Amino acid sequence: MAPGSPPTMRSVARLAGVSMMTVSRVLTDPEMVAEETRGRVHDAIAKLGYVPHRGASSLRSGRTGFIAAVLPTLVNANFADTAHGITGTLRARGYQLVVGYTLYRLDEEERQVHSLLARRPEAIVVAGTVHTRETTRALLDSRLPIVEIWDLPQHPLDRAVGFSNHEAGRAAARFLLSLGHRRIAAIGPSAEGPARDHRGEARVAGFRAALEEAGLGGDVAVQPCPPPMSFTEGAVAMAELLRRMPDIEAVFAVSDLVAFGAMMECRRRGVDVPGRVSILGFGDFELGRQSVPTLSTVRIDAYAIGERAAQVIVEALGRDAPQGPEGRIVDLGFRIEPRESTRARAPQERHLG
Amino acid sequence: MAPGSPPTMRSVARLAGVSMMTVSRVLTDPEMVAEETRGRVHDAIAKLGYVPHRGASSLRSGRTGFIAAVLPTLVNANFADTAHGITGTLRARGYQLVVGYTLYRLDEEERQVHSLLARRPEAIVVAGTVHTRETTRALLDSRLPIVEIWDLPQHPLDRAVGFSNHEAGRAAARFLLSLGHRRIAAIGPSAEGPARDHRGEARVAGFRAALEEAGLGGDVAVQPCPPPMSFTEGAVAMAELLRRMPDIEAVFAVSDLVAFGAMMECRRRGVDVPGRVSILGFGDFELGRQSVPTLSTVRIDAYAIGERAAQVIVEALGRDAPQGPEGRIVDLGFRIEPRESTRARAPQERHLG
DNA sequence: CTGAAAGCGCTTACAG
DNA sequence: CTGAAAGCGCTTACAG
Repeated sequence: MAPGSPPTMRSVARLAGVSMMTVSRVLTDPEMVAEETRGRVHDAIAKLGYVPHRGASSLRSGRTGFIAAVLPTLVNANFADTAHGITGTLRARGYQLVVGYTLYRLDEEERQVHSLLARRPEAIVVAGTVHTRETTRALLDSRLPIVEIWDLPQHPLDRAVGFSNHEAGRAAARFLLSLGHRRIAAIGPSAEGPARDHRGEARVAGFRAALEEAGLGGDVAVQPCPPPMSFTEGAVAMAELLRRMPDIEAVFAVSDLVAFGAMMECRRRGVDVPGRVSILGFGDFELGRQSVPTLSTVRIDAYAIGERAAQVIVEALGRDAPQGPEGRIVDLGFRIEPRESTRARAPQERHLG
Repeated sequence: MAPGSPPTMRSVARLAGVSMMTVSRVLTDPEMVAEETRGRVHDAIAKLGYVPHRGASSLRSGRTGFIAAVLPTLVNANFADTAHGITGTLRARGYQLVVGYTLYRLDEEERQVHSLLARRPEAIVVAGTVHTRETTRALLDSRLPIVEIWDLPQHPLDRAVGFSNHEAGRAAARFLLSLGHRRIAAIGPSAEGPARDHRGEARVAGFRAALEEAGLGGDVAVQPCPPPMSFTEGAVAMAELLRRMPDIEAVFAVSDLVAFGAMMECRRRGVDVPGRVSILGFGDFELGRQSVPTLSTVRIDAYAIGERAAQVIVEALGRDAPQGPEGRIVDLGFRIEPRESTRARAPQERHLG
């Protein structure tokens, strides 16, 4: 093995006594090469410890084998699940995922999209449907298959895989209303500052809309916290909510992590869940299935979003890509999963309204 | 903009009326180009929506700007934190992280290392110190800076950043012993099957060693579960432990997630924590700081591991790389963090031994 | 079944 | 301050 630079295809060819083309064929289409020749090439590869230079082959072939993904963070089991879902499907087909984190910032998303695009991915997956004008332009100019995930845009840039956050929020509100609750609040992302969770905001907006439809607009309190929201933010927001609305009956939290934090705050204060307050989370994190009480939630399948996005990419990269608007949006839906943290109010407790 | 293929540096040069070299300089060393010329080039870039082709530039310059990381999974806040720690430091220096997941399998690690190496990263970070012979060979043959993280090998392949899992396990045992517990068990990874958590196994081994030093070897029960371990595995293991050792006094769980699952199982069974059983976790996940009761844990700093690994890489890629064995191993240590889930046994409860 | 030539899109190493 | 030539390590497109 050369002491300096790593072995090249040329060095393998030389050692095996064949041309570079033959080495190349052994690597990409072995059947095409005589068995005896193939053996010599394999021996040379092993002897030199040759690792093909994917960047060089990409340059000539025009196929990098990269799929780019732009996600807010991976320190969130939901997005990590989605990333695994993408990888699981793509790995078998020889693609590699390059991920960029935005930390919930659109300006950072723009930067990530730019540096990801410079790697010439064959498709790009991006969380959310809200982007800067420049991000949108860059994405569109790339002429790559684009899959927006985790929400359902009216007009996708290209394709989309997800569910309606707005509808999920509405469903959450209707569920709590159906339990007889009237003093209801939400814990959601603040709509200010550089870090924004637009999908969480959509859920809260849908939640608010449903309560207003029910004539309860005035009673909706939304406790905002800056993304990324987790346990601590949920606990802090719940404390504030209990102060502002001592008679609060139900809370919808923008994620199960936030809901869990809120639930723990209740326990610390001796507020019984679901006896006094019902808490509904979102996302169906494993945590909520194991906690005591178990957490009622809006179930979505984060892994499936990734898996489906990957399938959409494979399809788009194939010849039979759908051209019309149909089939370009995949709605994976959501489902209310009632568990122990929510409970119907007893009839005598119910309000007149 | 060309309808077919994306704009190239050549097309930018043509439009700006300069040579490709000038365009290249505007991109990499703008100071070198006359302001007026630079302006024309920037206009052409904007007009065409030109995105430099990083793969092509890498091929010629020999610098890909990739750093590879091989981690078990990202669906674990600890490893996701480490990934963020690496990115945080590297992003500013223009590096991009390419991650491969092993799903706790050494054969998958081998595959990932191979396909990652084909991307010609400038350095490689790999979780753990146990690798297949072939992985070790490929890593060493690459002559790249290698940083093994999340443990401290006796003889690192190159460099290492982490802490001693074995010592952490011993410290866990000594802590529970110091509280007066004698009927002690551990919940750890099973050492069979294709998926293995070698770092978790090391913690359990250290735990067992400390108990044996204390003459309590006979009392150690280890409840194994296949990785990745989380809430459910912890709950199942705790149920089994309570069946096997009804008089159990303390449990060390290989991670906070497992510990939380165990704690919830205790609550479901009316077993008071820490009243009847003390539970000690590992990893200092945010969950443990918010749960009720809060979870005593062995605190390690996952983000710092990533951050430090990135610094080590930057240093190794620089000229002043340390050559001797000194400075090649960074021990970030750990610390027992007693919280509410562990409690000392009252004197009258204590065993004679 | 195998190979010689050309070129993917940039940057290096010169030269002026 | 700017440019012409060569080449990074492969694969395409031929040819035999």
